[in-house]
Amino acid sequence: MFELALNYGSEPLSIKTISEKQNISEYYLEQLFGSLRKAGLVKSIRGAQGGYVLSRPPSEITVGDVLDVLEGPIEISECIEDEDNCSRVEYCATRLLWIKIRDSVNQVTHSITLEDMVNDYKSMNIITSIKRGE
Amino acid sequence: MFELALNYGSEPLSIKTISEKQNISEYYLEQLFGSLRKAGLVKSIRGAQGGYVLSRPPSEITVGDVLDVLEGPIEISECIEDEDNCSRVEYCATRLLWIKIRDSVNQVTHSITLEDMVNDYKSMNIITSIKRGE
DNA sequence: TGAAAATCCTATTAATTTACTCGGAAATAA
DNA sequence: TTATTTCCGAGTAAATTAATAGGATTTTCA
Repeated sequence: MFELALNYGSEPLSIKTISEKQNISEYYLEQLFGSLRKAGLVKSIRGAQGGYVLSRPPSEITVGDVLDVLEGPIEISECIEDEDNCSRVEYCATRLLWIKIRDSVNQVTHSITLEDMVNDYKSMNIITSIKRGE
Repeated sequence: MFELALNYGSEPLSIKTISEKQNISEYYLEQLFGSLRKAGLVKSIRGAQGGYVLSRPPSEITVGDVLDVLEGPIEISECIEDEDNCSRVEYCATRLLWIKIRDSVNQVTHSITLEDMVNDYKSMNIITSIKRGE
């Protein structure tokens, strides 16, 4: 998704290209992009010169959106989602803890967009160039 | 650890007792307490009427201390710890993301103490009593 | 002193998850 | 029409997690 964001506005990127740039297996990427497409985060263009593009601008896709699709929403503990399971009061102090951790992660992932990542990446490159004395 | 905190200042709690209160297998608890003891978070008293006690007050043990021992420190991605692995600049934007997530979780877990959990638990019980009209 | 109650220690196992592989069908551009 | 590419579903290997098991050691207490 980072590669698609970097490339946003240009031609579609094929799985083969992304696989090479990010060093992730083609077969595996295929699976991931299947899910991302069904979730509406990317659009696919089939056939030669096809590939994938983001279906929204990078500024409107958060890391959390992507993780929710690829890894599922965070499940720190069953008792958070499945409240009826939690019949035993002793657990409840723990439950509050899991909720705080989950919310904290969601807060981070859903506030960082692909655009942020691209910007971080670009400014990082500039700093690296300066350090090398360029 | 929550049970030990609830019981802090009184007699040692045996694995059998904790197993019953928290509905966790005795065998499994044994393993966990082995690690906790080696890490210095609990003291053991062997023999009849023995068991475990916290080696510091609940206010001085954070949830993060416990999780670091039982689950190991958070490893969101290898490239955070093992910086030399990360030779490819393309990864770096992602790396910053993993660091932010990790730090966020650590911030939560290392700021909540066992005492906090006990207090939450106790005030929760009071509220529950009130709701029941007691 | 001996039996019961505990921890201590190491090895094994079953279920689940994760990353990955594979083969072939369908769509499209050149 | 052929090469390129997505689409789809099934299968696999390694790692992790929670749990199990058995026996040795330590300590209390009657």
